[in-house]
Amino acid sequence: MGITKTEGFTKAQVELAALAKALGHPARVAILQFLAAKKSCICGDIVDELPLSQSTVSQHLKELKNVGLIKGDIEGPSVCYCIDEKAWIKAQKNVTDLFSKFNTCC
Amino acid sequence: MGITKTEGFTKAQVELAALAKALGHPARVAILQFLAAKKSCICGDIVDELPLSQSTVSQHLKELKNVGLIKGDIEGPSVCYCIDEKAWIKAQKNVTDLFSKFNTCC
DNA sequence: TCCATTCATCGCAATATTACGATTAATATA
DNA sequence: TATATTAATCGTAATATTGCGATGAATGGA
Repeated sequence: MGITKTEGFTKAQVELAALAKALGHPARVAILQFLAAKKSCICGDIVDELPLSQSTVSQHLKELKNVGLIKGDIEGPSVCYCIDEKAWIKAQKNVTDLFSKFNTCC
Repeated sequence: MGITKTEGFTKAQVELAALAKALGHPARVAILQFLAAKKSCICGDIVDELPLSQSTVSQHLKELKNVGLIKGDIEGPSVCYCIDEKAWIKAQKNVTDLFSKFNTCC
């Protein structure tokens, strides 16, 4: 059905999955790396960096914004996208937690 | 078009995105947490834990196997799924790297 | 004011994902 | 051998994602 069931999972599981899903595309990984490296904040510069059309990049930016990882501020004619530090730290913690809890098996 | 462009991105970006995509569903997060906690390795126990049908869970297990995070060993009639330690550590490193490189912006 | 620039959104097409029941294959057990 | 158990796979339906061109809205400059 293409629709993801969320009942029966914890809120933390659903949120972590949503975060991971947002990272689940090379373009969005590249965008975050670009912003984290602070090469530029300007949307147009991001578009120039990626092998995708402006409208497609805009959609990817929207997804990252929806999950809260970035925010966009209008700077005159252009838009400055930035990583949301609070969400970034939280995401880092959640992901780190997932990977740190590991006991060898079988 | 539903198809993800990979040309123009680095191999690392494509791989990290593939990993994140595999984590991008609550069921797969839950499966990994369950295995990491080593509550059990048996496929049937995972199915019992999740609010999804056996065939759906089997598909999620397959995706995690495809990305290399887990492996399945046949144990008589049942199958023992385990986290692949090597892939797990590598994934941890890649994710940690992404989140560690961050300079405050604007 | 008129125009260029910037970026979001719409509409579409192609493909992917999610979910489930039914079936199948393999193994154990009676 | 016949049967039950386990888990993968098939087939199908519904929905989501990806990508792009075209269009729109907003801003700044000539």
